[in-house]
Amino acid sequence: MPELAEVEFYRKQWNTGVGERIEKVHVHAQKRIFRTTDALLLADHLSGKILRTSHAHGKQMLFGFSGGVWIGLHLGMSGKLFSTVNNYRPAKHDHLVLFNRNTILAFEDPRQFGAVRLHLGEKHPDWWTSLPPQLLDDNFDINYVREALHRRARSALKAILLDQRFFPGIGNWMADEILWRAGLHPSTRGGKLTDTESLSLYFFSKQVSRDALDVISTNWGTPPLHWLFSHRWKDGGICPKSGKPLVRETIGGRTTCYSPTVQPLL
DNA sequence: CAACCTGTTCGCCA
DNA sequence: ATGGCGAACAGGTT
Repeated sequence: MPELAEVEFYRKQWNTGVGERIEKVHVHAQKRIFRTTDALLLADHLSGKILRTSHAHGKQMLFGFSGGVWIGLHLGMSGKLFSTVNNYRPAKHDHLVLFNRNTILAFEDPRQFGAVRLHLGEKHPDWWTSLPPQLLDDNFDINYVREALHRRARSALKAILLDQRFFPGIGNWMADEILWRAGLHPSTRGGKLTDTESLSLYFFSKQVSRDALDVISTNWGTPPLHWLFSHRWKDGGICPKSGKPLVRETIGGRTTCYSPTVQPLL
């Protein structure tokens, strides 16, 4: 599930553990989320540490612990973070569970496309500090979007929006929502956009990010019916703008939903 | 049973 | 050399 706002929602689920000492660590060391990390080493470093900080950046998360221990998490396709009572018995897909005095913090991920990494040091890891600007940063401006469109001039807009090097946090549903609001066909090549259309892509990228965070990141509310989101997975879904049927096809390697009359191909 | 999935990376090919 | 595309990853859901 997780895109920008869902990642932020899950990040907060571990807030109950801030300031708490980790008394025990449970890992499924052989699982794929540990493919780039030694799970037992990670568990060893986390034991006895105190969770201090957490951040989300696009789909990436970073948790900072006492003693210069950092954990990077990516939720992949099916990852979730949650917190519950301390006598919880870890389930089949709870691959990383931190036990505090009264609560536990868990990372569950059935499909294991997510990832965990360990960093030791006083500063944030390099991979974190070198991430591209967040969509709601001032640095993510119209010139930045124009540059992205220029660099991927021959790619479909859908593929460009999904490129985490340029649009960190955008996933499948947000990309479709942005293009629909901007009135741009997902197959349009990046290099074809006029200045006005580039501005529209920029504007709605920020707007959809804000809207998604407003609705999802705190209480995981239901998105309103006037968003494409509410119609895009239903067979026979109707476009809330045109009243005509939505279309689904594979664009940029992903199932894409759009409204042909609202989003003409350039 | 088969198809599909809110993500990323790899190898192949142009 | 770059860049796009399909496959692969692994399990759940429809």
